[in-house]
Amino acid sequence: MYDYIMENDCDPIYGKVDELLELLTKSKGLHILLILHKANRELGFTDLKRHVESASTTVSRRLSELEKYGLVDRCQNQTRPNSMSYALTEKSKSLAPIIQSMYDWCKVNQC
Amino acid sequence: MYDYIMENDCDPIYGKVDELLELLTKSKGLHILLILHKANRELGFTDLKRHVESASTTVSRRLSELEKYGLVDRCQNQTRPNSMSYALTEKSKSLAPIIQSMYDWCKVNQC
DNA sequence: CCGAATCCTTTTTGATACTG
DNA sequence: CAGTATCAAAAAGGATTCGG
Repeated sequence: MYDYIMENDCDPIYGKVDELLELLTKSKGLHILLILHKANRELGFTDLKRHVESASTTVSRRLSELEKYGLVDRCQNQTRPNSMSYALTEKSKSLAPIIQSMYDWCKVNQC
Repeated sequence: MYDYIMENDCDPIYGKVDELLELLTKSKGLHILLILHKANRELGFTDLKRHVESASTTVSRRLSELEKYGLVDRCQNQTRPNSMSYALTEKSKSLAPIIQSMYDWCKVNQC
């Protein structure tokens, strides 16, 4: 087993990991992904906003960032013109179960 | 299956989950837990500081918070008097694999 | 060396107002 | 309604300092 803990320098992968974590860990970042995962379908802005209970500014910003990192797809809402829908990407679909297990852990441990 | 997404009110568990996530997602929060997990033994302040590459102020604050939430144990260092060691608690031991999988996901997806 | 207190800078958030 | 711009407040981070 690679006992990297004994190394003096930091595992270089951490830089990139931290970069993503900085995004995911901003307010409602993980939450938005989890909501989309559980919904298992596209959701509109207002739906998301209601579920995460945050200011529209925050939801808007977070969605932009998530989209930029390829974790959320923004697509035309089929039913409502002039509005968008948001969904997980292939990339974030594989992350969602991990987030889910984190929430589950929180539940069980009653934090 | 409980389709909570259709509910108007927010799942009440989210308040508590978010509270924990706010802690875990502060700078180096997850990182510290992962380092302790991989080390699989107590680590001193300086060891931790070096591995997460952050200011002592930040490491100190994070450790205090993690301890307060029962995610880190602070105990007397056996070899060096006047200094502490830090280790995972039973509680955080069960969380560590989840954090690990998040890091692994980041690695694979090259974020 | 270990780690916390102070103090200052940067980042993030959210209320409000605004546009299509 | 669906977002975005602006701006003020709050939160978080880090350099320095200081005491064991």
